[in-house]
Amino acid sequence: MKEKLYDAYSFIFEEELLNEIFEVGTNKFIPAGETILNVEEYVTSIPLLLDGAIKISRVDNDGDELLLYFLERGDTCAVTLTCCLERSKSEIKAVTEKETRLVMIPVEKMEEWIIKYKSWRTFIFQSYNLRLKEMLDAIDSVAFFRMDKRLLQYLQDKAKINQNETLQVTHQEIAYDLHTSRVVISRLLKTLEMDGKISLRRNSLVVLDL
Amino acid sequence: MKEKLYDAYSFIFEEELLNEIFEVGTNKFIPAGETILNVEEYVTSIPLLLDGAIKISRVDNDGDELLLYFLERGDTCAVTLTCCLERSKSEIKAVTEKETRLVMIPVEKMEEWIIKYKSWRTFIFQSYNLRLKEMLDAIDSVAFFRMDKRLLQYLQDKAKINQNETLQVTHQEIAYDLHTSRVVISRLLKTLEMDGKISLRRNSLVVLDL
DNA sequence: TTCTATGTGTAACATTTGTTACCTTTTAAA
DNA sequence: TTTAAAAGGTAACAAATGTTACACATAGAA
Repeated sequence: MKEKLYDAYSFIFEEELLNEIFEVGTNKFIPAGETILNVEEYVTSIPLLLDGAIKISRVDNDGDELLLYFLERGDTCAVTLTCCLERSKSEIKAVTEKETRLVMIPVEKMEEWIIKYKSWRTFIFQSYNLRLKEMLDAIDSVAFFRMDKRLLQYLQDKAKINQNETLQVTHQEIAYDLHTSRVVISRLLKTLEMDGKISLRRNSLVVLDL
Repeated sequence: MKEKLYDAYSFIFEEELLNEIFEVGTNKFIPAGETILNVEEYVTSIPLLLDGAIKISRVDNDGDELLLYFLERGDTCAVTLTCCLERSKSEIKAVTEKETRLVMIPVEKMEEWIIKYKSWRTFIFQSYNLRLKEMLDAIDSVAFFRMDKRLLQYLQDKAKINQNETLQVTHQEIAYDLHTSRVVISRLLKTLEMDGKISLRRNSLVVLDL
């Protein structure tokens, strides 16, 4: 774990802080496709991603879903920070997009390190800032773009995150992420294929226009 | 100004911090309806609202707008914090909803106070958390609700912010805030009136269902 | 008063998205 | 091998939203 931690964070944190993280952090390894946090659950520690990717989705009271953004190596989740600090229930869902390695930091350390380490302070603020920007992007997507554009953007993002132009995904799964119906996705995927932007398989598709 | 500052912040900040704010802060008074920050502009100080209300909207490259949330007494703007800290251009627009009194804090003080005052730390984190929540609400609104529901919610929010069930607003202005067309708003307002939820005038309307 | 800009009402139609239904194909379990 | 479940294709239609066009009302300027 120490090696992975250094890989992902030695450019950001000083030696002393890295050691503290190594001491108090709990190492976790999670296979792909697992729900690591669901709505209405409580969180008491902050994840630092060492490797992999996590999909963060908004879930409303009726169970309606919408993909917000992905977390990657070197990221932490600002919405989780919110939940930790306010001891409130989660309003989002986190699912591993790939197999993921992370370190969980107890929330008490968060405040302590804010005072102690400038680099931690910077990291936390940058995280908030980055998440706010991702939220704005999510808002742009639903508010300003139509489904065909959102879909292509989604496929391109997903290919990038997975570092693979072939996506193992069903039409229904895409529909959940974009908050629409399977039929709509099938229809639009077909036109994307006819435009030469993607190539369709069963249970997977290839993004040609990256 | 000192009185207003104490009114709005003495429950949150300690005496010493209040004095510092009073020393380094610039007092500003802005009439209603003024654009105090536009997209592509730079920000170098953080606003603390003493009184009034500010409307924060997302604006994309094509000039499309969408209302995100309102700031009120005791609030600060997390997106502005982002811009300050990263020295990046604003991606939002801020317009005074009412006449507004605020104190501008130079961004350097922000980091200084984070270490010095626990209450400031708490305030900044609460601001980020509150803004993230408001963003989620904005996403819910556009992603999960249809225009009729969004419209009614908008009118109710606006009445609450203005502490007045009579809103001085044109259909076109509402259309900009909700990112739709004037015709759509006129149509939906008419059905809201027929349902007894509002009453329509020229240049204004009354929200009956608060 | 007349003129003009702005605000509002509404019809008619286009487009986008959502829904239902039913079919075929593929995969994997029995 | 048979069968059931899951995935995907597509037609037909419904609903929501967007667009264009035009009529009329009102307020304020000339």
